[in-house]
Amino acid sequence: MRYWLFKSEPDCFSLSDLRKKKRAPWDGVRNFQARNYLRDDVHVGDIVVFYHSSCAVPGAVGLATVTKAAYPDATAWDPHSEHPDPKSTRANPRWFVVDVAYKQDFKVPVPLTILHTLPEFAGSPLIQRGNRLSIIPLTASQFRAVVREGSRAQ
DNA sequence: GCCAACGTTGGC
DNA sequence: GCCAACGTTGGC
Repeated sequence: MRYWLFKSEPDCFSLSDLRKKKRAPWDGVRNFQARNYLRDDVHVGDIVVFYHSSCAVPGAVGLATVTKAAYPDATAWDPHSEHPDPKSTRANPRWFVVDVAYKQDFKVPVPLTILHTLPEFAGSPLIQRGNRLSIIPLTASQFRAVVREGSRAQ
């Protein structure tokens, strides 16, 4: 069982959207390194830290679990989707999704500014300048640190 | 295989 | 909205 951090723009798909839907495919990933993680290393039962990017306070906001391993991303060959890719076909899919289920909101969000201060995250791509990776593996200690910060009294 | 141009990401 | 940094594309 592994831990992951998945980034999403809340204007596009937020943790509260997932809470309402209970379960959803994590689609639209169009980066090869993130795709490789999704396709090869994300397994049923893995735990996902849900991260909001490109918003007022970027940071980790809660947890989800992986409920289905990788299968082709149908939005890639749908010309009307948000992220069509003519190079991906049913016969030879280029992009993949996993299904995730809502688990919980943190008691308090953990802003990126706090993540920067946690010694556990030294060296994580998450806090690297210019980092664009949207699927990031977390160590157990990184996961524990985020949960600890998200469990603080307000 | 190189690398410039381009489009996108994401924090601020 | 700005802009630095990045990944991908495509010409050569």
